[in-house]
Amino acid sequence: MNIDNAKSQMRKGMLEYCVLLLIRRRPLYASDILLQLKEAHLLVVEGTLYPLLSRLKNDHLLSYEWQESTQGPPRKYYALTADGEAFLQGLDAAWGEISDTVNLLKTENKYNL
Amino acid sequence: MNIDNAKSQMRKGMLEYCVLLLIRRRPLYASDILLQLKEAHLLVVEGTLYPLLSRLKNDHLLSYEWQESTQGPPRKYYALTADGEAFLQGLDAAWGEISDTVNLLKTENKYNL
DNA sequence: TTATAGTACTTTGTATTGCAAGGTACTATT
DNA sequence: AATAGTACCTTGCAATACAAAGTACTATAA
Repeated sequence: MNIDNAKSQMRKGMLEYCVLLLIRRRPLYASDILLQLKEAHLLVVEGTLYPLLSRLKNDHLLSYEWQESTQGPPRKYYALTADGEAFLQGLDAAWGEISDTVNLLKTENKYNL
Repeated sequence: MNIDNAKSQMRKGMLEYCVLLLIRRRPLYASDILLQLKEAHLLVVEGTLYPLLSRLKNDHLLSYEWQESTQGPPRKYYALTADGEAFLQGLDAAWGEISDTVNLLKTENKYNL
């Protein structure tokens, strides 16, 4: 058991939420997402992201369009579907609940030692 | 894909953290923990908690003592070890980072639509 | 025009872990 | 004894992050 593994476990479940949050801003392709997650200190690798995008697409939460690139092969730009937007609102609520709960447990801890 | 599954995924990783937070307050046995998590709206079942406690014990983050009960079989009361306290501080930091990151992505989202 | 490098997408195998379901064992009550 | 209640544990399955390897297209350079 090391702290890195624990942090990785914490990121699980958040990733899906964070990816959807990023795509809600504007359509993105995989390398965009990898870069932005890296800037946000949520490290992810290709082997994690591509299957995640495929899952979200298969569940009709994301759609994609191929777009030409001036610097290489074409790119799949992902965007939220209507289902995806509704789902993301559900995740917003879930995140609010969970973060409230954790913060409550932390706070109680301070005063009840 | 349903919202319950996504919420369950979000809870993953948090569970370990929440269980350690509860035990830091005072030694607890499994049913105590299940009850308190239920009160905090973090539903967990026996089949999840017992293996988790065993893992944490095997990693020397928790120790336990058997204590007699007046109302049934003896109970295993778990407590944090010194390693466990250090580990929990690491999780506090990890939680801070991750929740800051998610909240940042949510906020940026509001202003950059 | 072929070779190399760069970019982008995908797949495979493994490890972790939450969960449902079932099992063992001890205590108390009838 | 027999039953109910409490407590702990195990097994099998599913979801998913990750490492690593693979495919394919484009651009640049010999």
